[in-house]
This record gives sequence, structure tokens and C-alpha cells, in this order.
Amino acid sequence: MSKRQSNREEIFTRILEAAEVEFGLKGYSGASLQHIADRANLPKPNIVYYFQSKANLYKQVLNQILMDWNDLFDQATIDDDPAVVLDAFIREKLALSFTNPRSSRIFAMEVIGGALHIGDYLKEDLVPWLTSRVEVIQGWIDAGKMRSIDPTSLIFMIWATTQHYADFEAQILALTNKEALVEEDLKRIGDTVSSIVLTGVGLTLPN
Amino acid sequence: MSKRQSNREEIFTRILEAAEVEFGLKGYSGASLQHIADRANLPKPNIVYYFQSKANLYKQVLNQILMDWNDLFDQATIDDDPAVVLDAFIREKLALSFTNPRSSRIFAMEVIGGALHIGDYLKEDLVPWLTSRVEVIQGWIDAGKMRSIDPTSLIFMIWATTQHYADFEAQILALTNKEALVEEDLKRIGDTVSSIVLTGVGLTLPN
DNA sequence: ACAGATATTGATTGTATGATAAGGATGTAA
DNA sequence: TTACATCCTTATCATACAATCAATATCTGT
Repeated sequence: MSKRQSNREEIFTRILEAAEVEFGLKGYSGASLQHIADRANLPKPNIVYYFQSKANLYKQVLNQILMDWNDLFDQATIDDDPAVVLDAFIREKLALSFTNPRSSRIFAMEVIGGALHIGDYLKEDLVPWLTSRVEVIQGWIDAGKMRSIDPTSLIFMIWATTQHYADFEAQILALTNKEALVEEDLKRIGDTVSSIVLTGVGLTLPN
Repeated sequence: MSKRQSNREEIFTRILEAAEVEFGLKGYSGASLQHIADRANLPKPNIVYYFQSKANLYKQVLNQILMDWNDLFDQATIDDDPAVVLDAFIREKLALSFTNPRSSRIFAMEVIGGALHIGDYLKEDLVPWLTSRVEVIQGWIDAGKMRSIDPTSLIFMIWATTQHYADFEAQILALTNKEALVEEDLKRIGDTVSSIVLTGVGLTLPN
């Protein structure tokens, strides 16, 4: 007669999910352990029992998000067709913003707040990633496959535009007078962004 | 012998400025009236005396920011050259992100948090603005001046890209290994973004 | 110079928070 | 069954906060 159907791991993820929702809604300071506990259907001290502190729980949530963010655009090499790669990158990143806006928002709030908790990750893990991606794009430019533009600014531009639909969802819904963004919007926006960016850097998709 | 050089208006703006800094650094929940008071060099109760409550002070700060945001891209008509207008819009918005990143960040955090305090402003003031701008761009498209793309997505794209440099400054500095963004960066990024967008929608700047 | 309005101050209040402590329940191994 | 470790829960802590208050100081119009 086990009132306790839940093992350690299940509770872990339950708390993490509740925390993600709460942090996503209220930000770090605004979120309270009590609310997270209520959401996870657990007494508050249990949260601390599993995660030691609020700051640590927050770090774990961020870590989870960064691990979930797939390595889109990661396997691309100089030999690939830049049009195909960039189009896929834009559409995948945009789709991720649509399906998982909460993750994007937590990350955004963290960075806007100065990236105090993930500054090290940015410098240690993301810098090499960006460097290697810039090299690939520069390779395409040198090979005459695309127009000469600043690769870093291009990557930031794609990041900014795609994440915008997750982070500023409230503004977009208010401005477009909608309840939610749907599959149709994803396609229209993906078409527009991909079209502008690809044309902008002198590329056309093969048929 | 007036120890008190400050009239009511001066104190008002002093509090508003201190609050903008504090909210920008810590977010709404993270900011405390005590810290705002310290920053404004006033006792805490005076903050409440002038602004009644923390929530109201925050609203006033947001209001101030929205009023400061000039009406860039506002006077453009169908008769103008879209290349000139869009280029100027991109560069001015980008410059604003560089000179006043704090305002942009407070606005961003507010929207990410669900735009609970400025939802009405978005619907009442920004919707008409967006509608009229979309009409102008659609007019350019209909007149064959530029490529046919979704005007709304284009505007969001420009917003996202330009604000990105203010909101995600911490990430950008970490990734580019810099201390601060300078005039030179503003030019390079402006060139890249303007070039990609203009080319992307089939425009070229006149000489 | 005076009186009424306005502004400033330090002290205080009640509440919500993150964190801890200590005992009880549960499962596991001998 | 017994012993032990893990897990959970109730009760409680000190702290920081927004907000209020009563008392004092300052200004302003007459």
C-alpha cells in the first residue's frame, strides 16, 4: 500500500518542471519556493531537500534548458549548401521558439539581468561554438558562395529574430490581436524571415 | 539658507531615474524601494510619498520610457524611398539600443513577463502605429518598389535585431570578448543589418 | 510675521520569504 | 524481527520587504 508512487528521479523532474513554469512567469526574484512547491504538489521544504537552495534550483533549470537546445546548425561544414543550412537553421530555431517559448524566456531574462548565473557557460561553451560557426560562414563567403557580410552579425540577427517570437510573445499577440501563435503563423513567418535573410546574403534555395 | 535646492519636479525625476536604474538591474520583484531611495539619496518613505506605491512607480518608469522612444519611421509615406526610410529606421533604432540599453531592457523584461502593466498601451497606441506602418510598406510593395514580403514580419524582424543589442548585451559582450560596444561596432552592425534587410527585400540605397 | 499647507523623517507594523531543525514514516538489509 | 539509512513532514526561524504612522520641519500666501 504505497502512498508513494514516486521515486527520486520522478520528483526531481517534477520540481524542475514546476520551477521552469514559475521562473518563466515571475523571473528569479519573483518566483517563490512556496509557489513552486504548490505547483509540484509538494511541501516547500522538500524543494530545498532536493535542490539545497533556490539559486541552485535556478541554475539546474537553466542547465536543463541549455541542454535541451539542440545543436542546430552544428554539423554544417564549408562543403554544405549555405542556403539549405541557413534555411533549416532559421526554421528549426523558429519552431523551437513556438513550441517552447518558456525556455527561451527564462534564458532571455537571465541574460537581460546580466547573465550572472550562466556567464561562465557563455564564455566556455558558447564562444567556441560561435567561433566555429563564424568560420564556416566565412568559408562560404571566401568560396564565393554568398555575399560578403559580417558573419557574427548575421548569426545574432537570426538568433534575435527567431527568439523574438518566444520572448516577446505577449507583445506580438497584443499587436496582431491573436490568442496564440499557430502552425500557420510559423510557416508565414518562417517563409518571410528565411526569404529576407537568404536573399539578403545573396542565396537562393535549390529546388 | 535653503538646504533644500530641490523643487518637487526635480525630486520626481531624480526618483524616476534612480528607479529606472534599479528596475533595469534587478527587475520589478528584485528591485527594492530602499535601494531606489538610497540611489536617489532620499529616505524610503519619500518614494512612497511621491509615487504612492512600488507598482505605480514602476508604471511611471515604463511610461517615461515609452514617451522617450521617438517616433522613428513615423512620418514615412508611400511617396518616400523605402530604401532610405528603412535604412534610417534600422540605424536610428540600433543607435538607440546602444545609447539607452537600460530602457530597452526594462521594456523587454516587462513584455517577457507578460506585459501585465503595459498591455493596454500596446493595444491602444501601438496597434494603430503598426497598422499604419504595415499599410505604408504594403503600399511600396503594391507600387512595385520592393519585393513582396509580409510587412508585419519585416517590422518585427527589424525590432528584434536592433533591440537584441541592448537586451542581450551581456551575451554579446561575453561572446565577442569585449568590455563594451563602441561606435565602431555600431557602424559595422548597422552596415550588416541594413545591407541584409535592404537586399533581402529587393532594395538598394541611392547614391 | 503668521497660519495653513506641503514636505520630510525615523520608527513601527504586518507579511512573505528562504532556510533550518527535529521527529516521524518508509523502505531495505541482516 | 531488528537496525539503519533514506525520505518526508510539521513547526519554526531570522530576515527583508512594502507600507503606514505620528511627529517634525519647511515652504507659501497673506
